[in-house]
Amino acid sequence: MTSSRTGGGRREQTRQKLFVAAQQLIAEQGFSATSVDEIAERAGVAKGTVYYNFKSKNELFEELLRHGVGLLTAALREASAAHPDAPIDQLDAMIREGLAFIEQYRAFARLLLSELWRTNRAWQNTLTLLREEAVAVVRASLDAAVASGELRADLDTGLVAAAIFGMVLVVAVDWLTFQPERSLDDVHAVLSTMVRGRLAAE
Amino acid sequence: MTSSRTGGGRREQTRQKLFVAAQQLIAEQGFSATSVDEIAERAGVAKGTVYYNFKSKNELFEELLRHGVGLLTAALREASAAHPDAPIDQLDAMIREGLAFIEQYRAFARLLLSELWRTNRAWQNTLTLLREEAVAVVRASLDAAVASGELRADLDTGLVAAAIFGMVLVVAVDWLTFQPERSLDDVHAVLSTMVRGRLAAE
DNA sequence: ATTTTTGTACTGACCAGTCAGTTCAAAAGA
DNA sequence: TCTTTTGAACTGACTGGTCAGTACAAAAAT
Repeated sequence: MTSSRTGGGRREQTRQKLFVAAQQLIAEQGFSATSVDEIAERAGVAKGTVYYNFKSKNELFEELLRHGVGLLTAALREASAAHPDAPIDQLDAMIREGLAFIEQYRAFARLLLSELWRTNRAWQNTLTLLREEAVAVVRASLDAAVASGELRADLDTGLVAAAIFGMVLVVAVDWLTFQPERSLDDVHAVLSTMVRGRLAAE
Repeated sequence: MTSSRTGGGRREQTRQKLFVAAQQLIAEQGFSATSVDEIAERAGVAKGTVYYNFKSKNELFEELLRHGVGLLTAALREASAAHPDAPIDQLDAMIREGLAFIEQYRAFARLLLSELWRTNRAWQNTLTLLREEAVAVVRASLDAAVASGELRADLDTGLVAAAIFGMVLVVAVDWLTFQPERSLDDVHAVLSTMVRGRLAAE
């Protein structure tokens, strides 16, 4: 799986190990409280290697953010594409996919939640763009659902998309942190119900 | 207003100034990235004063959390009490009150969002208890709404309460960060609609 | 042969927490 | 009334330690 021409596989492996280590430590302690020495140690790598692969601690973190959000948006787009002509099912599938992603990459989700709404940090611009990208995927389905008459026409889809994105993120992290005994299906059912508008008694 | 026997008023003022300064800086930069020197400077106070009033940087932050969450839960309880026999209206009022609180104390809300789901930090226990308190207020209304038949009986009120709490927090902060031109009423309308189950077309 | 990693040592900046000393308003004493 | 004392509140220089980033020669992998 790594024997191609330029031999870049080894380096990529090292970068992955560093991503995983940084992810865990920053989710636990926060960015500033996590030292480069710690990251290197947890990744089983020398400190010099960190600086051979990344320009700085900041850049390591920014690339980690791009990498993670890239995976997430790809997963959302895929879930959405699985239901071409049923916008509401798209939303449902994206919620499920979002929950599954967060379950798999808990540390990343926690760190995203901690950093996404912070101001005045070096990576704020990067993060804002990434958020835009993810929210746009959700919004597209909402717009389609409005167009097809499945959702009320007076909805502010930008606001609702941001709300759904944030809600899924925060509820999933809360679930994994404080109520890990719940199943993904339980959590999905609640969120799906809210989005479908079936909280009220029938 | 501050001339009573022991003269404790001055100290309280200093503590308030420190709370405000710490709140702003930690919301912007995070706890670890914020130095005690910075907090003291922004509060217009010498560094020694911080340590005269608080045992440590950690304790200053923990007391700040307790103080802020105390205000929030008090506001929620009050909103809830304003509609004694209408659980759904209680929820609605709490959402509005939550949004208003966050609008007023943006910095605190951001910091809460950043720290609430972090693991392995010194103040985790404090924060978990505070979260429990706030979620319990929401849950009480949900339980009442289920009992009165206004919400479906098969709802997991604990999960839904956590979801609503988290959703309001994250949507409010997202609103103030990325779409500040919206009005509180817009945001309230979206959240209220979701909770009332009216997202779907009529 | 070239890229990548290692390990150790180093630097300069920054930072939490301490402490000896200062300020000042109010109480006690004259 | 005027002086002295008290003590809570505050100050800011200082200390011991930590950390991001650098340097580089030797080793390992490709």
